[in-house]
Amino acid sequence: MKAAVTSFDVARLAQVSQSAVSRTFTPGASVSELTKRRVLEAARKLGYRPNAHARSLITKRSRIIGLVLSQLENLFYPVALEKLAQRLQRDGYHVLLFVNDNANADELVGEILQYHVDGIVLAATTLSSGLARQCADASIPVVLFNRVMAAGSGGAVSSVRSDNVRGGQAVARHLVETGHQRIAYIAGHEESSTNLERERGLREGLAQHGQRIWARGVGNYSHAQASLAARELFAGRVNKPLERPDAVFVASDHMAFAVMDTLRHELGLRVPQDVSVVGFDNVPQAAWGSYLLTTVEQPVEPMIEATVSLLQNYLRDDEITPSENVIVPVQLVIRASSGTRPSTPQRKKP
Amino acid sequence: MKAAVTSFDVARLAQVSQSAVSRTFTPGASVSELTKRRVLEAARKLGYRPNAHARSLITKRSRIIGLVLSQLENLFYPVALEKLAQRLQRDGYHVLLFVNDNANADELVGEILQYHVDGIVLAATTLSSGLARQCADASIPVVLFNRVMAAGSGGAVSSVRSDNVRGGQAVARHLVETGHQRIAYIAGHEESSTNLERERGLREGLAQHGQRIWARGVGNYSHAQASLAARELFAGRVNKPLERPDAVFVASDHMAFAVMDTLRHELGLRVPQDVSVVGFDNVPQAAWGSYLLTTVEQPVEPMIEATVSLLQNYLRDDEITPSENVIVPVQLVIRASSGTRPSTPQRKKP
DNA sequence: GTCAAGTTTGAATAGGTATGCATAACTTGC
DNA sequence: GCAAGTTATGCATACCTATTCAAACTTGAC
Repeated sequence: MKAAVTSFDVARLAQVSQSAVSRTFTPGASVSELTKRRVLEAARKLGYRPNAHARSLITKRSRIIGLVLSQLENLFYPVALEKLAQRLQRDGYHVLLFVNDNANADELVGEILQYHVDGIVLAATTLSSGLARQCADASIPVVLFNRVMAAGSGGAVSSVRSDNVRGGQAVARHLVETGHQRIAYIAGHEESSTNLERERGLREGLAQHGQRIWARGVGNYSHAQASLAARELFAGRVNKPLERPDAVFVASDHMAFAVMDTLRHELGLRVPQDVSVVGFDNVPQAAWGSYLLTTVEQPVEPMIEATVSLLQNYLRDDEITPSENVIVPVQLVIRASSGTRPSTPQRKKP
Repeated sequence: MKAAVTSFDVARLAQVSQSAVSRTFTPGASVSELTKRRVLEAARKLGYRPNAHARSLITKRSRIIGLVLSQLENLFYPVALEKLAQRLQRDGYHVLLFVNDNANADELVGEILQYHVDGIVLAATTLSSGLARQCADASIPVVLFNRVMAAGSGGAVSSVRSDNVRGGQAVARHLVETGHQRIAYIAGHEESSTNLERERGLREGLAQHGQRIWARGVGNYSHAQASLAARELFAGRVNKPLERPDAVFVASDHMAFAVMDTLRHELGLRVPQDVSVVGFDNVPQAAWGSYLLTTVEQPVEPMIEATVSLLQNYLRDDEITPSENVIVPVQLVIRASSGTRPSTPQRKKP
């Protein structure tokens, strides 16, 4: 085990003080061109890099952002993760990753705190109010990504999410305008804010046209459970066109794929001729030939941009930062999985 | 900005020395039950957590593993990432994540080194031999995940991969035994070890039955490019059954989905009746109703287990560790995307 | 050549923890 | 009750860098 090369080693080789070495690697510090060159030369020879731990110990800035994730199978999250990591890398920040399987987010955030991260991003997870306060005490900004905290949970936690309510409304309008009469909803996690808001949007949108949610299932954002929910929704009514839903709005694309596959390949129904399906997220797969899923786009780039901006505002001001809730507008992307419902249930559309 | 609470604060409140506080949080250190209780009580009151940076500064162990990733759209990687992060969390390690878009792995590893990570995992990326040596100098173990370094690149870099050659061979046998005569291959990145090995396996397997690769395209592990490759492979020959491939082996599931969609929804060919399609990876989507893709399973759990084991062996021995290349056995998973090729090209099979 | 203002430099210190060493407290066996 | 052995404790130090402060140096105008 070779001893690590320190700034003193570099200083000795370059015939300068350790301070000079430090200043060479500190942007904006006062060093002459000459010594800078000599230091860099010596550093290159020795393979020296400043020790990030020692540095953050003294600067009290780790340039690390803690990120808590789950549901990696739903492509929305990997794609967002990729964008976030790249965006932060550009600014010299790095992502310390935590995966939470069973909602033990509190425990994880505890571990995160040890690293004195400069910020925390929680995706698909919330935080107990106790821990939220603890983060505030340590003046570590917390941003919920694609989630919002239940009102009154306390703690100065910001959030970034898309306009789930408007999204749900847009779906309602689209389905009603294309002649659907029996619109079903398959929920994600019942208590999650995304699910509540999307369902509310759908309900409100339908109400404007004198309709209501005709049937309902729960998929908990899981592929398998969504399949199950679809099966139950159509159980015993596959051959009775007027007794089954003519459209299904699914709370996420990931579940919508399961629903489409179940309808088509298990129940023998055609999408969109027999049943229209609409999702939420617009993950890359939604554009694939097998699905061509009509869906509400959650614009990842703006959401990431908002997240980073929230974090950095905080880092700049440092002192006081009120919690802020950013809502990014959404857009309905109409593809082939939803069509005009034919009056004669048997006619086929090319 | 509240001042961070340190071990001295806890010590004062608990009426003990700073050493006692430290020992309380160091497993296996010598502390009496009584003082331990008092320290923990005080720590709880103050919300104290050991500062990971100070700790790793002195122990020379950061308990951080650097991970370089790309191709997050290919579900194989997010799923592996999830498993790896969880596995490491169990042992008290954490993942510092780096996303490399344009193969700039070297630069990224440079940044990683600043954090004095205990190990580096490179997925879908290789390392220049210079940087590999630098990691060896700093005695940081490097494990290539799902890749192997070109022979003679120097540096003590270990690797974990599945048995790509045997996988390719199994596909060849399967396709030949089910009567296929014109087997095409769609490659990933031409120079990547995964691609080279899978193609070699296919070639060797076909040779054993007196066949060879009938046609070939390149998809560079990208969805769009795989689509393009499929289109080119069948261009002008869609209606000439004997002049087009009767089977396509695609170097990854992610590309195979693109190929299937292109064949079915763009070229109007049936899978598997007109063309069989086989992939590689067995990502979750391969089991979905729209695809039911025959594929070679890369067993993620064993691969992760091997990766972690390599890292930990190194951490234990510390001094010398020869680079080691682990190959995990694979298994062909036969689903509906590949079938017996009918002698009369027109007959349909249920 | 002198002086003021500005720029570079090095010595010393802080930041929060783990640990070697020496001492103190306690246990055990008689 | 005491020696020997064991365990618990505290002091002081090291880990590696950024930064303050004062000293040394440079520059430019007079």
